[in-house]
Amino acid sequence: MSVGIRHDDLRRRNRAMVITAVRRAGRPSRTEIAATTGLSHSTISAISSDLIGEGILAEGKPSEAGALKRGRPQVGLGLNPEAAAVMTVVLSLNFLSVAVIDYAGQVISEEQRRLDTLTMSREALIGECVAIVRRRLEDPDIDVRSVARIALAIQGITDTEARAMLWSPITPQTNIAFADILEAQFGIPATMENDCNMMAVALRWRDPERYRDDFIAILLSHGIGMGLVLKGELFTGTHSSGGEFGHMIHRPGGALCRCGRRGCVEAYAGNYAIWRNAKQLGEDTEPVADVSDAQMRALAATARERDGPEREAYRKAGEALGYGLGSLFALIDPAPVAMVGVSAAAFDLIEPALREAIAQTAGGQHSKSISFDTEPNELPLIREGCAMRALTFVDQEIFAPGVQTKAGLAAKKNVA
Amino acid sequence: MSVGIRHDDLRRRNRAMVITAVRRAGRPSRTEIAATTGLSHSTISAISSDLIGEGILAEGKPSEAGALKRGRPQVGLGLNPEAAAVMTVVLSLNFLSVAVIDYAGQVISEEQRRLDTLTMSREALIGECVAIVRRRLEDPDIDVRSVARIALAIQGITDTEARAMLWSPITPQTNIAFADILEAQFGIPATMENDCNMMAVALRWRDPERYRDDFIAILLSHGIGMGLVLKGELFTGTHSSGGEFGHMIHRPGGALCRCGRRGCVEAYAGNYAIWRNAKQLGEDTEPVADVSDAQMRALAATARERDGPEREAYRKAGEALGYGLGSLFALIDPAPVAMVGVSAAAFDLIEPALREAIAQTAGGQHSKSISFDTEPNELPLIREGCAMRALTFVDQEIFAPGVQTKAGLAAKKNVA
DNA sequence: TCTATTTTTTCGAGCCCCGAAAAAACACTG
DNA sequence: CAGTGTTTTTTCGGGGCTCGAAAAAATAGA
Repeated sequence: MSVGIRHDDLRRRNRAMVITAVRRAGRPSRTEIAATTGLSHSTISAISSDLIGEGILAEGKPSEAGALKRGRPQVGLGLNPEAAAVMTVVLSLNFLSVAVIDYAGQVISEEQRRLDTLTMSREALIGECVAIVRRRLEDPDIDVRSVARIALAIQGITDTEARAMLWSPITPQTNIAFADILEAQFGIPATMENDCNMMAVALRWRDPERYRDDFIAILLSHGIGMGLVLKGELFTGTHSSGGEFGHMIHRPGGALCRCGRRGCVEAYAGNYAIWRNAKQLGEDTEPVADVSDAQMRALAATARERDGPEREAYRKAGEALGYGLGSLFALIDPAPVAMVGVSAAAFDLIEPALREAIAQTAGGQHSKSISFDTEPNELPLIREGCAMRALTFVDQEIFAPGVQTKAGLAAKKNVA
Repeated sequence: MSVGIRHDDLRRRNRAMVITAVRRAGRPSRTEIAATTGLSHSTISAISSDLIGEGILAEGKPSEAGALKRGRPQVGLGLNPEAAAVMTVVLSLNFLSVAVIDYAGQVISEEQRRLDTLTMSREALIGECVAIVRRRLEDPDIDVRSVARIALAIQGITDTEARAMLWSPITPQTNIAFADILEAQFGIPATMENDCNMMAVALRWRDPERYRDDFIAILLSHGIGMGLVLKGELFTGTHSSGGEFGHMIHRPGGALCRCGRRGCVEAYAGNYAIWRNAKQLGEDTEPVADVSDAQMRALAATARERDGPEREAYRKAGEALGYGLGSLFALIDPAPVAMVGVSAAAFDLIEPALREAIAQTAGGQHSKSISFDTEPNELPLIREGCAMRALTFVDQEIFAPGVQTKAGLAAKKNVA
């Protein structure tokens, strides 16, 4: 059963609340924080004075510096960029991308690298990741001790504890405990996240108006992935990252999927499936390993140009996505959708069939009110989400007495 | 954003924790409560002394009265049955069932009634519900003032706020705000719940070992319903009760469903669908309004006896359920399943095709480890869940200072 | 320079939880 | 049957936390 609340948890939680409020609002005054958190001015005053003393927050000008009002001017509180840093590692098909981000969210060092992930050995793959992290940590601009957390993201399935990649389409290797490996190597806490979940996290930071409590991020790429936020929480499976929207069954016994099974949504809507249908290769044809973005854009151009197998391929993709979303909506009710990835740029070709399909389902009752947004480039989104995930983890640690970051500890020593 | 924790919330939450611990454990001693809640003995002592003073808890013998040990004997704490009472109203096809339950969970008054829900007018339906509640409240055994909450359950879709029935297969009427209506009539807080969700709640109380944090309750009845518990929480949609497993799409454009759409899981696995297939009526045939339990049992008997359309009908049901579960598991990962309702008694006929189908899906990777349990009778389960739901609501109110029940207030006055 | 206004800090009061010690309630022992 | 050991429960003092009210601080406008 859930455990009782100890008295000291109180301060810890309220510190967290204040830090979160500052991260969200940018440079709020103490008064604003008091309003958003519902805590009293005295409490906010006490907590923020602690946090400033520990080097986590710093005073500055308020966000609306121009607004000259009567009375004592508000003092803006901001995150101290030097309080800590985090590192993001994004591993996607043939591509490895790493960045170091300061506590305020600015990139301070990055590196990207092409790899042949599909053919690499387990050791080589792990080795490359460790090496690139090491190189960034050795960057003279970086204070190694300030790096408080590493967040990895990978396309594929991760475990609920965010320790390991269980399965990924970008490599034949399975069950790599990346988080444990990096922690052992560098002594920095690490987590292993699912790429689509990070997309969802990023969308929420980018546009909290639209993507607030309930929304869906769907990756339309070589494979089909999903990040789901329900009731303000990232949705995950009971054992794994879950949310394998691409492997819901669209047609029992249908087209051959990259996962080896038949009839998955992805087997109609993934790049390889659109490609296969456009080239009229037959649904039993083994999926191709990769289709370049340029090839997909060319396919979409042809489909727009003339009515032929290309257009039909996109129509089938739309149908599969529509029925899949319909089934999903039967479970969770309709919610705003963000289509991300190269095929999101061809959403005009997908949408008609998608809407038609969704109208045939229980979730489609309000078909017209379901709104879609598109974002053709997934990588920046994944990186951004990863960074925010890592930073909010640090937020959770810094305020937790006894689990101080080094920066926090150092600052505390300075005060004492 | 989530609000800060006020100082007084602490006591409120910890009181809740103690009450919950007592409800779960039966007659735990203070020491046991301290262990399960993680709070200190002194805190438990203080809180339980308050709760006893307010008439919410009562001292008694410990549950294991026989265990004579050295030392001061434990004093068992139990819920005071007279602290409050709740009422459950379960509305199902042609049947209305009401019970009054004391704070310790014992039924103290009940009434059941046959109705013709499918043809009744809106006013008649509401009228019957109000009347039956009034009759129970006028029962001389019942102290009206002690009834602290009413929980209604209905087959169909309810809203997330648990105020109204939005749609139900048992009546052509839609959007009846039963909770508001009963509150207005009797001045007792009420909620409107989905029947399958209540089944899930009941299963958790019945067998917390098996049904703990993640599990699925599927109703195999005239329609197909689902109650889902994920990460220890009842899963609901963003706007409605959600979890409309029966209306996930099994075959796009397939068999005609009672909901008017095509290819839903229910259109293959609901009683009417099994009936339709067994009678070889064709998938476009309008679903029959009702099939009696006896008819379904006869159908199952025939299917067990000989290989014919009856057996094939169950096979098709199994297939639809299997692919549906496969898609569900792709989203949430596999979890224990309880099959409830009359067709659960025919699960032997359903299971082979179900397992075969599920093995074709992403969720079926661990097909053998997915375990099914069956419970042919849904009504007792729904009633029980409803009662527990209402009682835990009361638990949440009694401990919230300022929202005392009448019983709580009276007891407090006596003390003062 | 003074006043009105708004933000921020200070201070005492009131709660709450915890650990340690005391009290209570029994079984066992000789 | 009184004394001893054991376990549960209560009591008590200490340390923290949040809150409201009042004071202090910082500025625009008169």
